[in-house]
Amino acid sequence: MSRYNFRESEAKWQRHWRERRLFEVTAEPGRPKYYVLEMFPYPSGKLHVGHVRNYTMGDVVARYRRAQGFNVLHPMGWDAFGLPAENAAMAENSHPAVWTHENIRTMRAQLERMGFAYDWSREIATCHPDYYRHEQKMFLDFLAADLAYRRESWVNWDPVENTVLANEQVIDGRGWRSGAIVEKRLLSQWFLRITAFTEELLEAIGGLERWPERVRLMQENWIGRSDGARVFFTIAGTDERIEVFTTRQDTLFGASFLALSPNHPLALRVAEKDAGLAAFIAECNRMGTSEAVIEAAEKRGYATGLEAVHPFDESRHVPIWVANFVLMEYGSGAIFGCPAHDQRDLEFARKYRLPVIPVVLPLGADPANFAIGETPYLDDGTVFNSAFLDGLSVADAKRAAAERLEALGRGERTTAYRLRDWGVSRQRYWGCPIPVIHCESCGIVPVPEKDLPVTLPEDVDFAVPGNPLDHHPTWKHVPCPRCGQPARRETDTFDTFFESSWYFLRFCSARAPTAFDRQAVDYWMPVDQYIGGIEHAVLHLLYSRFFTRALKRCGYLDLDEPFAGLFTQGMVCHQTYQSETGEWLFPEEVETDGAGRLVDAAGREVIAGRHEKMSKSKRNVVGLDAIVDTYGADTARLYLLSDSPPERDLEWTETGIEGIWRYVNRLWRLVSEPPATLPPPGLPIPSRLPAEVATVRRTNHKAIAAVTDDLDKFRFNRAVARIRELTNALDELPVGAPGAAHALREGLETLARLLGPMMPHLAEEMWEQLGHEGSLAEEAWPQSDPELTRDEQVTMAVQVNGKLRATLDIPRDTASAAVEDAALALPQVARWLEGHAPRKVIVVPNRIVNIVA
RNA sequence: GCGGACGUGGCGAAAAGGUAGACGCAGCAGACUUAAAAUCUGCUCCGGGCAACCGGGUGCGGGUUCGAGUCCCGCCGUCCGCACCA
Repeated sequence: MSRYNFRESEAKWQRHWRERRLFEVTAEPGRPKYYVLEMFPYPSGKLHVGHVRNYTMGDVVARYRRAQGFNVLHPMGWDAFGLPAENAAMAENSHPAVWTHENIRTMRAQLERMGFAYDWSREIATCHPDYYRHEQKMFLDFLAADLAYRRESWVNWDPVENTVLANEQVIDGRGWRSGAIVEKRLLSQWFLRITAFTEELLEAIGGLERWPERVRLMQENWIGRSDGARVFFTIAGTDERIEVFTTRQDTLFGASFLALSPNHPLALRVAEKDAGLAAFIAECNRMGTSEAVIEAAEKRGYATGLEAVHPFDESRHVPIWVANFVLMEYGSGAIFGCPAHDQRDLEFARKYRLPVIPVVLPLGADPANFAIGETPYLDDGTVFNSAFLDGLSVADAKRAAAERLEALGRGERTTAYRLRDWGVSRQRYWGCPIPVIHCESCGIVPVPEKDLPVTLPEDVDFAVPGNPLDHHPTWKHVPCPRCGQPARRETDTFDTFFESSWYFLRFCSARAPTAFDRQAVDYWMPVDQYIGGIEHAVLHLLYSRFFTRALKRCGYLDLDEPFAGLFTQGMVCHQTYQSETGEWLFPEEVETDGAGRLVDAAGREVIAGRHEKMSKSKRNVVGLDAIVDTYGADTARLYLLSDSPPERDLEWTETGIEGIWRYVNRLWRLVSEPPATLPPPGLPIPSRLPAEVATVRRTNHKAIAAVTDDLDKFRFNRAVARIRELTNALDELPVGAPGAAHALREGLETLARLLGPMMPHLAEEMWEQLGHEGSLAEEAWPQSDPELTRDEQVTMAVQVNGKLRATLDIPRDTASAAVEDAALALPQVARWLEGHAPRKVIVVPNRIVNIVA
């Protein structure tokens, strides 16, 4: 009994594809294209099976579309800038570039072993000046188009690392690496004006039909549109106005205070003369931004002593407070408080004994007895206690109040968004230098295009905390391009999301001297199928959508949406194991002893934990190399496709992969030692076949139709099940029957073709065994013959009162009346009718008969 | 708090409103073998029955329908995203 020699076969076919450059493509205007892209990896060290699941799905799509005749672009590259390289450099006393390139080498070799159909001639690494020089140019164009700007902004500052931290890097108020308490600091930073496209980005989500609903919702929430009004309150005794944003202008008569953010300009001004307020503001700024801190934080405020004049009633004054729960970044940094109809305002009012004035009456409630207790009233009702708004519904009152504000010049309707401009400055070395120069006399001067790229210096020292570019002895000192006086370079680098916001464009013409060749982009873009993790649902995908629009505005291309189709795949999980002392164990360190208990190598008991996403820290990872060494790439690929729907998490199990390995060998035996002598390829199949053989042919053609449909809809697990059904059917073929050998050949060829995108090496090997010349990768996708998928005989379910009582084998498309007669004639049916005539009979052709007694 | 997704055998799962559990994993029994591995065959939702068969069954409670895992209403649970967002 022979075993499939995947080692030999996989190397052989990989060589075959490489030598013939089968997957290198060029734009062919007029020929239908298909651009398949998997989110490119950060070269962190080694590929894990989670990566491979992602790339396998992409490879199935790429090979399938190719077989369908599309000109398929399927590239791969490296998102190569980022903090881990710097951390590794510090830890290993190496250089980020060295570490990164080593990882790329390792990971590329791993990808090659998997047999993915990439056009390697388009490989890119974003840390290469040939890549990042183009984004420096883009930045200068954005600057000229007012899509990039510099401003002071509050940032999370790690005082030990001497750098800005992203919100995600602040854990419980501390730096994720240093553990130092994070401070808020006002820092001058570069921003990209994503808010110039807010409404466009929001509106266009509706057109992203081939995106998961979930991702579209997440982006909508992230942009966070809310319609309301800005309202101007005058500070009593002055002409000065305070602007407030609200969505509830209908409740203005319920206002009992104004609250300013601690960083509101007015608050800061008052604090100059009010030491108590200054101390309060300082305390607010020290407070962490983490979820836990906010959850536990009490509403706290400080009365400024100032009062504001009510816009609808000048005789009414409300106190102005500074409150810790008002965000400077949202709306105008100031709110009016209506405790009766807002949870936070109510908490605040109760604490500081401010009035609670209900102005919306629930339907049917008695205005004389209605009072607010523990909870505010948030639903619709009738407005009261509100002068000209009395009697209106909430919606009508919103409109009426807004109109009155506009007429009085004390406010106007407006829309606020949660989305903020994208801060791109990082005080880091291993990133793309921001191409500007700071000059004492000329201010900010863009680096002239002829001086691009601004490259990173190689001789850097990571021993000193902070930004190595900043403390490099010479790098930042340059003459001002405008006046020639000594000036200094910007030492911040771009956020690494900058690189991933346009790499899909670079792939269209990866060696172009410009960022990309316009004709190549016009041909290949948009990406037809993008595949990646849900963790990028917002940031990367939103930034890329923005970038595409910004580049369009700067004349680079004519495209709004970069990704026509998006698929977010689930994670790969594995059971976790812990020793009795709580240390995490690798799966290969765990064995089963004679009594069936889990033990480690030394026989100590092991505790099996939850099934979780594979992570290095919990050691529940399986090494890709070990899997491929033991079972081969095809087995790993099929397992990743077969066990769970692709959008759901996949549980990696040893027994699961072994099951696939058994199947691989079964396929191999079926072609290398077929149960009947196969006729040579290309012979027509006899048209008259015994029923058992005809059935197998039907299964064959049904499998083609079903697998085609499943691949179109990303249902890989079902496609695998259909292919296995066909395999089972071929095993049951009566080999001695007339035409059986022909049907067997047809079935085996179908298996090879359908498996081609999933297990390309084995499929090629099968194809060759079946006597074909050349590569299966160049064969067309099989067509199912509709005539051959139709059953002649159907089994119909027969129900009495909705319960299954019998089945009926009957020729397909038998007339309903005849079906009814046949069903009523069944003894099982007669028994349940007990001699009564049926009241009603429903016949669904070829499916079911339901007899209502 | 707001928004969303999902609840089906021992496990991963499948079912255009039409025979629930395809396909696989694990398990049990058997064949081959001196033996094991590999391979092959059969069984495997629950309860009752020697059996044909009968009853029950898709988180819980209702509803629509000839017919509901699927549609509608109300609960319960799990997971995810956002969150002092005014």
